[in-house]
Amino acid sequence: MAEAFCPVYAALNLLQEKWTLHIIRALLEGPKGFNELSRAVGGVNPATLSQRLDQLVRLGVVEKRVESYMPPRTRYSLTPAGEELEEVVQAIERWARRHLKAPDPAR
Amino acid sequence: MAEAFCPVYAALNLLQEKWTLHIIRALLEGPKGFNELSRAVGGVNPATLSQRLDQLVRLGVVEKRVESYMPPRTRYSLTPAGEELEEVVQAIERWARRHLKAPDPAR
DNA sequence: GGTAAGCGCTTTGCCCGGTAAAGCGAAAGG
DNA sequence: CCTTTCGCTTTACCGGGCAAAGCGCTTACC
Repeated sequence: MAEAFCPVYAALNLLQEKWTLHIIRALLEGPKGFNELSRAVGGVNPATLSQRLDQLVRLGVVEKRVESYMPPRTRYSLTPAGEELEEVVQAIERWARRHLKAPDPAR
Repeated sequence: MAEAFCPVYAALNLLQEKWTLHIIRALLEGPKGFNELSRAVGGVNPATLSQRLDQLVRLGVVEKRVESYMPPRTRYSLTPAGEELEEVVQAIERWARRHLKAPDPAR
């Protein structure tokens, strides 16, 4: 018998996936296209981005809308559930501004 | 010329490192020894755990106290800065309980 | 006295997930 | 024309997280 499913554990696992938090933060600014999102996140590679987006769509956090195939135009936006992650991102932002300084370049 | 250091970007990078959030959550329950922490986190391998802890100590989020060498006894605890991450973890917990259900086992 | 278990890790391979780079088919702008 | 942009996919690579074993030592049990 499997051990009980813990939503918190699952959430931590989701949010610790590389780039997930960055993607959500970027989408909190508003819907974006694929490359636009990629630029907003900064440094993510398209394969990973597309994989993460699929995952987030499956989980109901992100919504993908294809507006036209040719020329390609796609919009990624947060679902209501995704929007609610703003609290999390804001908590991180507050903490970061209080506690993270530029790292000593001399190492 | 380097682009400006963004504390929020840095925080997201820190918190998306595998196991970091789990470690912090476990330490919010109180100080723990290495193996105790490992068990609380669940599934992390000791090499990774030790590396993450080093990192968190360097960043001033976690404090390591060696109480005795033999028998070995070490305590890891959150610094005040680390404690303040409770807001983040709580935001995640709230979100998780609202939005994450057990995944459909039939796929 | 033997021996098993616990402590806090480190070391040793291995393997998979994230990586850079290239590309594609169509449209739009210089 | 030629480049750029769009939204990706494909390919091949490399490093980080992985399981497993081990170490030096103490404590607990039989």
